[in-house]
Amino acid sequence: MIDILRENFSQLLEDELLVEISKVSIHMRVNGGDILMESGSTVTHMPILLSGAIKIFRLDDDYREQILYFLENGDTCALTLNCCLGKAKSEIKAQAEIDSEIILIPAEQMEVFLKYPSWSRFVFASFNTRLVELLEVVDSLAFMNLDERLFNYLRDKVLINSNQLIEVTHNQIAQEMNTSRVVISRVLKILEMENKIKLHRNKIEVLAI
DNA sequence: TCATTAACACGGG
DNA sequence: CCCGTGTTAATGA
Repeated sequence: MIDILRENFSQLLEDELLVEISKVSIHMRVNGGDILMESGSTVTHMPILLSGAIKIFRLDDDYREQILYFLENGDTCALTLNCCLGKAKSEIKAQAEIDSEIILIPAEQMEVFLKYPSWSRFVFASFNTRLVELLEVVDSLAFMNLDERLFNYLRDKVLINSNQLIEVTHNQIAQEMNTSRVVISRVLKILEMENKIKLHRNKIEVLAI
């Protein structure tokens, strides 16, 4: 595992720390669709994404979900980070979007590693990027129409899968964006008429990014 | 005005 | 037949 860590983080974290991480952490591969964390579950490990993509959702009391953002290479989830430091329960749900490779660091190591300056920098930087991303989510929910939000969602999927053809049903989108299928079907139809996408059964082809 | 819910028809696998 | 899709009507915020 130390080789993988050096390959990905040698510029970011000092070697001594990488060695320590490799001793206590778990290297894990997950398949697309796997649920990595449920809302309400206790957080025992902090994940760092090596490859692939993870979807992060917020859930309301009735377990309806709203997608927040995608994690990609090198990202860690600051919400989890927060939970690890505070030993709190998860406020979010995480699901692998595609096959992914992650490193899991035990939560109790978080504070121990703070003696390394590079680790503090890494943690603060992670908080920062997550905070910026969350602000974009707030902007999106507060100021953008559904058609813009939907197109952004499709564009993200295209970038993550490196494929113009997205395999997803209207119902799945509706659930992830916390709205109804009727609305998604209608807006998708409008996007199709604007020549931005082309609709197929179980698939959506994104024409303009 | 726009989302949601229910209901229905159509059609591909 | 089952499920995804496209649409409409009624209702409510």
